[in-house]
Amino acid sequence: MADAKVYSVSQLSKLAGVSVKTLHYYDHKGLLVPMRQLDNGYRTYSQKHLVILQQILIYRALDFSIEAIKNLLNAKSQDLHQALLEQKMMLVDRQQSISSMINSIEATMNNLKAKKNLDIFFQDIPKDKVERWDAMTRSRAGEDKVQESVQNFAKLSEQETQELHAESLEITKAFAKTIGQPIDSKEVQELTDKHYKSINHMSSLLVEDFTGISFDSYIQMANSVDMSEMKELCEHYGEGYAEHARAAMIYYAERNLRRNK
Amino acid sequence: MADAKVYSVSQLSKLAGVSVKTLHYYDHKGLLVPMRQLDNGYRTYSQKHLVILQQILIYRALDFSIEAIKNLLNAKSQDLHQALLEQKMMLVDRQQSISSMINSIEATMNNLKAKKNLDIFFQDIPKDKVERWDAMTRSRAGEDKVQESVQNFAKLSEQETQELHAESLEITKAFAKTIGQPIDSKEVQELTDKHYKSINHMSSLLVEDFTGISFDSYIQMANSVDMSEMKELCEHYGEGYAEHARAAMIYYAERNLRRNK
DNA sequence: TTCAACTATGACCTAAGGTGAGAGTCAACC
DNA sequence: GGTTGACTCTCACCTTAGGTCATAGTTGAA
Repeated sequence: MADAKVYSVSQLSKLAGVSVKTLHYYDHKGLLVPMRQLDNGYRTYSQKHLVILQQILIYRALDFSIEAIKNLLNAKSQDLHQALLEQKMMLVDRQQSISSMINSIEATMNNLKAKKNLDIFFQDIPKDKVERWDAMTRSRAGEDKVQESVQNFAKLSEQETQELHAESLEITKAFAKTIGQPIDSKEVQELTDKHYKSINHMSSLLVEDFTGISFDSYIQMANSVDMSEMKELCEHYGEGYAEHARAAMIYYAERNLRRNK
Repeated sequence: MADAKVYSVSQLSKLAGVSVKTLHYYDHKGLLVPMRQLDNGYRTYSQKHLVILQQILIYRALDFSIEAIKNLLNAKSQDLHQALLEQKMMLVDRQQSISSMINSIEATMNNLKAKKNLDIFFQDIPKDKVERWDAMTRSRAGEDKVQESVQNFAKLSEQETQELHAESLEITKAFAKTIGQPIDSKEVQELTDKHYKSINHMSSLLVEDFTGISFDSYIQMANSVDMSEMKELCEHYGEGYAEHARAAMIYYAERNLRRNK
């Protein structure tokens, strides 16, 4: 009888690696009720209590609730099996919902990066003009289409974006200076060629399996430049920019089409 | 000015799909504070509130705390990026811990099944004897080894286990009846042969890449039968069973060894 | 006027303990 | 015997993100 080891709260807490308060709580909840043999009201735990506590901690680590653990400790193997199965299913559900949260976060971060890169592109154009153009594009092309092409900009690093923007700005500014010159002049056509190659370069970075912009597409693009809010955007670099650019681009594309025939 | 739409609590709650109490709570917490323009003290929400609320709900779905959301709503894109990154890392951690919980549950269920099958095997032997033998084996072979071979029994279905047990019990009982007979008698050797084939069959189900029990191993097995608690287990089927079995098994194995030479 | 529907606040509840207060207990040391 | 430090007890309040209930005031319609 002398070998019946008993533990005090703090002894058991150290042994099992839980706080004293946790033991109080388990007592309170009827999960692990100690003896109270001493007349000072102190809790005393036996070796058996230790074993049960360890079992409790295993279930706790498996994310069972206190109430569930209480049932599990008295459960038959069949109920136990069922409970484990249910808990596993719950955990699998949670895993899936966490997975989709992670996906959402990644999408959000992607979006954030894309928008940052777009800001770099439009940094030198007044915000109100950009906003008008943005709203127009969204309503004309549809949210989904816009969303999709915005996402493409997430593929670029900040450095790449800066470089692309610098390249494009350089061409645009040089082109603005040629407003008034004949569109078939050597300088204008050389700049148009630069522009064509530049947007090809950019598209190759943005679009997967990019195969090149056809001259027909380039003509379409040229025509769209003259559209209301788009025009306003272009005119920021000089009055008459939109028309000048449109004409130069079409001349460039048609000449190349003839040449290739 | 007349087009400035406002919503009451319940209108907003229906629009956004949250409870009125949630809106009260967000007000209380300073997350979404409505206007109180009417002198009846009623909350009124504007269109802007609706937009913010939707943003809040997105963050809530991503498992951000209220306090974190409050910061996010005022955050710059850099902070936002950082917060999203941290949240993602937290979720990845959680995912991992849930994964390991699921693994633990599967291991526990496996263990449960193994023990159930073992119970079927030992069902006709008094529990105290089984427990003594079990304790002995654990201390002699080590917990890990025992655990490993216990796990093997999880591979069996209940039906298979029943069948294997029936087969083994039949042989054992028949063999018990031959106690006293000479070990080189035809009946004893035929039963021994059955036993040899039976444990080969069983092992093939339990052990991966099983290649058969050698006659040398069979002799080792025979000798181990005479060990204290193991002996007690065997003697349950009849006095002198252990020695009789051991002699018969060794005779069987040695004769086969000679024959194969 | 009366009724239903809507709104407000406040108090208490959840799970699994954490934290602190105030008081009693124990063993050792002086 | 007194003191000190280490333990122990219970009680009450705190945490998250709201839910539930009670009580009371307000509004619009019949």
